[in-house]
Amino acid sequence: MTAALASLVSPRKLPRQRRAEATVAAILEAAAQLVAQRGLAAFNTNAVAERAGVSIGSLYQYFPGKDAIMAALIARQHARQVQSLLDALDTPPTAGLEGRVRALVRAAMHHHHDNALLASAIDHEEARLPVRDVLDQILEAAGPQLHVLMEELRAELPGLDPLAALRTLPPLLRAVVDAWANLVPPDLERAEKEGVRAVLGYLQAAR
Amino acid sequence: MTAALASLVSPRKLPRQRRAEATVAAILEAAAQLVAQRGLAAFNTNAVAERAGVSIGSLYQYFPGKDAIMAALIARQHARQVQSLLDALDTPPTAGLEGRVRALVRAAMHHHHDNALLASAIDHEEARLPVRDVLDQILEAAGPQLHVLMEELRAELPGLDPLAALRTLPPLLRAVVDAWANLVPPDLERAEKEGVRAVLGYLQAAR
DNA sequence: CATATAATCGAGTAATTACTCATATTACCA
DNA sequence: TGGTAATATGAGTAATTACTCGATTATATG
Repeated sequence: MTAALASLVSPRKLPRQRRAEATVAAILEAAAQLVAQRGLAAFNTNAVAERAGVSIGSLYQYFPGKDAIMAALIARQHARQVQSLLDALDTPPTAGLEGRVRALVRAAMHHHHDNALLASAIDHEEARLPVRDVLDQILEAAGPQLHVLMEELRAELPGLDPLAALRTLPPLLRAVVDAWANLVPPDLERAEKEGVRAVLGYLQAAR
Repeated sequence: MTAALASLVSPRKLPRQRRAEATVAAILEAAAQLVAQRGLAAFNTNAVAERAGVSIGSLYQYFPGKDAIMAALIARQHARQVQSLLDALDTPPTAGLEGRVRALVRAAMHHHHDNALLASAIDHEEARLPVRDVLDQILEAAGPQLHVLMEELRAELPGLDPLAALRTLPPLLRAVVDAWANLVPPDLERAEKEGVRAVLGYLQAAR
């Protein structure tokens, strides 16, 4: 069962030459762009291959099926999201907690415009595909880096569980930014204000 | 353009007899179940008609296309979500703010199990379909009821904008519950704890 | 009861889509 | 340089899907 699921999702063949790696990368990038720009419904293997500038046959050399492309895309985006969160928090300590949180929220808003559709698609597909182990690994890998960061903030944030925060904050922040930035017209000022309120409120919540 | 979009989404014909209303309701319920149980990919018009126990022809009597079904579903779920939020907050005042928030989080978790896939699908489709006006109407309609509620809490929550909270909190809460309840195995205790922390933190955030 | 209107039915169609496979091209190495 | 393994190609296919339309059945009304 697990093996059957894994075979849906694990690569069919590993790229052994440079151009093969480029092909795989192009496929993932094309998939990301399609979903981000035109939604899940536009995500089909023929369109991905065409946008990647690669034949449909090459696509199936490296991915056993459509779901495997989505699974790889999910892993890629999660790793990027966690990293950008850590980067944003890694501002000069002089900025203080609120300054850091504001940087975090701004980073989320910056990403939002290009990636809102992609992020929501990933949310949906995660529930269906056997990718949770991979995502947990990504989360745990960020543990040490996060811990150093949290040391600096420990005084201001007693009783905060850093790993729990790392699981809670990215979806939380994305949801809030989404709620305000997806309006027509988008209310970006409000999005920032509400994002800061939500994140700071969570971090500083009295126990 | 707006008219073209509206025609994708507004009903083709209004039901004038009881059985026609039942047909429309069955179609929406079937669509909701399909998405909730098997994801967006399983949402196709033939499957919806079959599960609704209705012919494909009848489906197209009332909906001009697949997107119109999704749009109607989005409106239905939003109205329900806002109402359940208001209901959950409408606990005896003796419960205090934290008690009310806990009731709110529990309600969200209860809904989560059946509706996580549906909710994330709606998130994604909202961005593509012209439904924002309808959703804003739903939000505004809840204004008065919410205001009464907020009167009672005003002392505890100075400087909170109730309408902003109504836009921010549902997605925020859903995201946090999602993040913890979608694990295998789900960590429901943690989901509740994190949900309460996030909502209470947002509400009580120092300005 | 008769007639009109509303509702339902479902086989059929044109278009789309996931995926295969036989063939051709490119890179590597003895 | 020749051989071979890796990579790329894309026309083709079986399956799925959104939607139409002509015919049938149910309901309301006078």
